Amino acid sequence: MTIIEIPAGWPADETAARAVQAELCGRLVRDEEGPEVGEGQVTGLDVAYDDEHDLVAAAAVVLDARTLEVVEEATAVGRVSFPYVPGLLAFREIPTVLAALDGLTTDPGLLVCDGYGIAHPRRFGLASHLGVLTGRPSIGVAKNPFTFTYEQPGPARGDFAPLLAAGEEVGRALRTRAGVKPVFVSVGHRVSLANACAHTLHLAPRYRIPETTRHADSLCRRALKEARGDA
DNA sequence: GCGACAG
DNA sequence: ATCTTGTCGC
Repeated sequence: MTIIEIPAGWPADETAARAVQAELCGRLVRDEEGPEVGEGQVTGLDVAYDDEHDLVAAAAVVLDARTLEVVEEATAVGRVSFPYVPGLLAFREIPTVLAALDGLTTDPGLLVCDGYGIAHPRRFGLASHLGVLTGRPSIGVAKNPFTFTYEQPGPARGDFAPLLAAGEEVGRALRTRAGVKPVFVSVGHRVSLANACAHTLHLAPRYRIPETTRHADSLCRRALKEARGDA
């Protein structure tokens, strides 16, 4: 398997990365509702790491938005392009994720990321970054509240509570399964918060985590194992 | 100044 | 993210 190159000019330190965020942040579109739930296609994205061998594997899995059946899969393997720094996760994941997206032949539709969109210290997390770079609608569905605060949502599936940053609603803690810890949904690019939550509920009919992310997670782990077998 | 912190 | 088997429970 080919190992993708880290793009020329990729930020080398935190100062450079923050400058890139500040510039791209100006291209974020927040006044669109986004795709209809259950129509077209939706694509789950995820990444797995092997710091030992300096490898990153990304997966993009396209689902039919109505049936949630897998339409197409693509993977890419690259080198670690940035250390993990809270607030700069995108710089660690994006080169390989973009390569995986490039491998698709069908329309990705809505991008569903494993992490945050505008619920971010500078309102420009992974999902927003990926949305702006691709021009596509995107949302972030995270498993942890990061630095944000929230009240426990009601116990039923679909119950939610605002995710707050200094009193501002930057996302929602959304219950996808009765009595189970909520997921944390935020807008990425070209999607409203209410629509992002509606998509998340539709994509998680049975388990806490959306089917998009579940598929992408297992696929990128498999891709990583194959990659370490080669090199 | 110190700790916490998506994946 | 990752290190990691079986096991308790619906």
